[in-house]
Amino acid sequence: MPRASRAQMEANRAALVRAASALIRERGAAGLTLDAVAARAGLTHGGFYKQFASKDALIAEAIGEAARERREAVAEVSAGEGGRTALLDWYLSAEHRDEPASGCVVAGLAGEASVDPHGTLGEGFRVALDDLIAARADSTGARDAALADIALMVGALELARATAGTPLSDELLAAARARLS
Amino acid sequence: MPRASRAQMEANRAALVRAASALIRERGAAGLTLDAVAARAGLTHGGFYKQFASKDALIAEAIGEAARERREAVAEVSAGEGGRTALLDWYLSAEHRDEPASGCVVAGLAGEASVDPHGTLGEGFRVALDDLIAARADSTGARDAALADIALMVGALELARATAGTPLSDELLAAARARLS
DNA sequence: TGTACATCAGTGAACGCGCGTTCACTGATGTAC
DNA sequence: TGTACATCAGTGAACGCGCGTTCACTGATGTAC
Repeated sequence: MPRASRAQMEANRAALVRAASALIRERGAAGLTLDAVAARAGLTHGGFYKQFASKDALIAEAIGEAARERREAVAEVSAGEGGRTALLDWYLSAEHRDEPASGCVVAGLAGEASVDPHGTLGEGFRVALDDLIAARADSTGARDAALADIALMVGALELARATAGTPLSDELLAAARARLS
Repeated sequence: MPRASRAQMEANRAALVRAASALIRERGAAGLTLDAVAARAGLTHGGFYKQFASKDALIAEAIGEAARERREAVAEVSAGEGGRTALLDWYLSAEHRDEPASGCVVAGLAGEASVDPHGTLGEGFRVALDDLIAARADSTGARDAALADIALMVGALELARATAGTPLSDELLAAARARLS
């Protein structure tokens, strides 16, 4: 498949970013391989450097893409009928726990960002976190409360994922929902 | 340095476990290299397999060791003069944020455990988490409240580490302390 | 308590595999006329 | 609107490095007498 058209090339690039965005939330940046990204986008890894300067550059874009998707998801959920607790119900749901690839990037990358706060990953993470905090603060008014809310949501989701398949996992989500509503 | 004495060998083994226990909390299991562990214990990596069956076996022991250290730290803090909030003050302190190597293993490994809940790491993590939850539930009485407390503590500490060096980091710790006291 | 010898913890080098990165090649795309 | 040709996105193989694992070797330890 030589020389894709310019339109095809742009589509391929976008597919690579979307694939990386999903995989990075599912497996982390350390667990991300270019081979897996390319395969998920229906390509081979050889042409990768025609599109990106490095794996790091892809990671930066992938985090941005994930943050964008999260923003849309939050907006969609908040605009729905669930009212005040709709965001919490989504964030602390079993579905969100079980599908990190399409879930919140802050929850997906918090662990890695805490180990390596500087560098590309940490930088992208902080932008996404600031954004999430702002969204919560907008809806609740008080910034301090928003900070504690986000910490609880992220912590509960992460621990629920770490205990997936055990009764404790559901208990954690329920306890966090109870605390926040 | 050929053929260490039996006592020396046991001391070396313990040193390897302690080194791994610190490094795993600081860099995660994925970031753990046998070379770094051996160097920290004052050894070379070549003799590693005389002591452990695999890197995985070391990880299992290292998590157990970290959980043991955490239990002692919690007991020490709780026995001090700080009273009811002593545990929170320690957990959500700048020192704890800045020294993951000697800190809570649950906070250190939550991210990795959430990506890979099965396998050695996830298993060891869950044991440590159960233990931390039990400790908190003992002191507060209600298990549901303890779950939410732990989720908030872990989430806040992790986010504070991810934002280390920015004002947001201290704000997160303060907001979590305020919420819990 | 000595002495001879087998054991084996630790060393340093080597092996193998995974993965990021590079490269020669292909042939459709895009452009100049 | 055709035609000739240069460009270059994607392919598949190869390179290099890091790191888990293995191995031949060393010489002090531990044991049998």
